Amino acid sequence: MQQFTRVMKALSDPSRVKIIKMLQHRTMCVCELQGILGLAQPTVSKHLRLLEATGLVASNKDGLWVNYSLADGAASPYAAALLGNLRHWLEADPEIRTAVGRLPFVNREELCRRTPKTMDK
Amino acid sequence: MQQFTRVMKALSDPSRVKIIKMLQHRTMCVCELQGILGLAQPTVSKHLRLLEATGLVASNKDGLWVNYSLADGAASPYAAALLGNLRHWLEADPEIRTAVGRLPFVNREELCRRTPKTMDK
DNA sequence: ATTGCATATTCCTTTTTGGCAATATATAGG
DNA sequence: CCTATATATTGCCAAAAAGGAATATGCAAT
Repeated sequence: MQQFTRVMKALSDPSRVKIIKMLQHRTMCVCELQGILGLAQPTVSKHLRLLEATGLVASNKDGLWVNYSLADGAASPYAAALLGNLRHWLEADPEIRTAVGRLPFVNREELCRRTPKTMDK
Repeated sequence: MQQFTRVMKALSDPSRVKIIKMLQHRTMCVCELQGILGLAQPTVSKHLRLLEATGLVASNKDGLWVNYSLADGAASPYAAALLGNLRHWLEADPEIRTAVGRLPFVNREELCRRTPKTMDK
């Protein structure tokens, strides 16, 4: 029961749904998600932790970066089913389209400097 | 988007999931649900209002009673899909089995007297 | 009309959740 | 070892949600 309700709760937040829909297109790191969602970094991290705990996304470290991707669904049948549905659901949603539309113009090297060297001290 | 997240949120509460699973077996009134769930009557009413608002259940008045049943899914494709999944999901869940198991022994005439005439004043 | 009863609504309290600032952790490069 | 940086964790606040007591509503029968 809790395995099911946790998946439902994870998908009841718009930001988390946006994350899922973006990860359908490609693997992303925290700072890229942060840039598109317009949320603070700890907030994004927390969302990702929840999504990972419910078996919806998976993470894999690569040096300083952590790459998040969609889970394979082995951890939870409910997560697997919903990930399947979400592959076609919300494709036409305005918020989703906006977020996904920004995807091609975002890369970690540009986004992740919060205090760029180009800033005058 | 909100149509989707509302359905997810509705199904993220164990009591509401139990209601859905019981309604798969038969139409029920508020007091029957109250008896099995062990919740206060206003709480059950509130859950039902939420479930109805998301297109998961439907109600129909019959004199003093209000009969709640599963929605046909016309109101929301997400509700329809999840109702379909829930037809087989959680069948083996202990909490669900307990609730559904009590179904045959519950009827509105017995349950709905909060101050039965048989009680000594 | 009045009473009785099933359900809905209105508060109110407690718990949960989303958000961020500040800080901690971990890794890469000097 | 020291610095820089991407992410995680902690602590806190405001908003939302679950729960129930009290009350209102609506229907039925006398």
